[in-house]
Amino acid sequence: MKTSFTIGDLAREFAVTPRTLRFYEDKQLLNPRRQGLNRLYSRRDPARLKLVLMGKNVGFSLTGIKEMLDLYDLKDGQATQLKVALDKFEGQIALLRQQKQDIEQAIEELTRTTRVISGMLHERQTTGSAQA
Amino acid sequence: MKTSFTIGDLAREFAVTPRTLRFYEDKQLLNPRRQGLNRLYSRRDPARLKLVLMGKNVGFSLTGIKEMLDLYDLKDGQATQLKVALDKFEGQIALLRQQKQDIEQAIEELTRTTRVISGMLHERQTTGSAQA
DNA sequence: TTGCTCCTCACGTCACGTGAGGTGGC
DNA sequence: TTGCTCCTCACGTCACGTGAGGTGGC
Repeated sequence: MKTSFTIGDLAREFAVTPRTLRFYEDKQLLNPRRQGLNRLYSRRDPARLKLVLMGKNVGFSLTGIKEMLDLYDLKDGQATQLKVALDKFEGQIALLRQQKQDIEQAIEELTRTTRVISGMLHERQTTGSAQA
Repeated sequence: MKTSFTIGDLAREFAVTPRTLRFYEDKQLLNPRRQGLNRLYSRRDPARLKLVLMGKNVGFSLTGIKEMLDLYDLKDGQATQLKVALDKFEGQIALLRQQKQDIEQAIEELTRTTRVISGMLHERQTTGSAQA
């Protein structure tokens, strides 16, 4: 069982680029040990990375993710931190619902427009007016 | 009837900042005349701006919007350009549908998670274990 | 003189991508 | 020697936001 990973290992496993892992380190989301200049990731790091990527998937910013991870590192399973997280999650749900509505509107508008354009194209064909 | 607008006029009317209008000019989406240093927008500009903002609302990049506007400026109502636009719109619809699915998944995950957290909080209350 | 609107740089934001130039060990 | 992986700058991208410092006309 592996207990230590290179940046390449980790990148491949999570389908991200090494640059991404270096960037997350710069943002203090990860912080691997060093072996000379090279980074050495331990068992904790994939776990953290997984949380980061899950957070991104549900639309959190890296800053927001860091805040939550720091809360979890601080004290584990405390009621206050659970409430903070709950609030953040509910806020994010509201935000995503709004985004979903915006997208639905955009789809409707685009669909209407494509219908209009198709109509114009067909009219041209049948009337056969300008044929440059 | 107004035939000429300052940057402030136009910004207010479309609820954007002057900076946005200057930025669009830099990107060649608008190009107002000058009166000394000051910009002077004519009747055509609000029309263009409206198209730009509509494009943004349906998720196009400024570059994509510019391409389409340039097509419309080139020759008006040509069948080829209508087909190009139609393709872009349909592509954008597909893209938006994907984004919508992603958001729906994110909402589901977050909802599941909030349920779990709520559960944890209630358990704590009823068992009344750690009360620091 | 004060206040408003306008102007031009030019750096900052967010999440990385993308070279440039160089190193270590098989 | 070639090839692979690793490294550190540091600039580029996208759509503006945000000062800094200055101007013109009521």
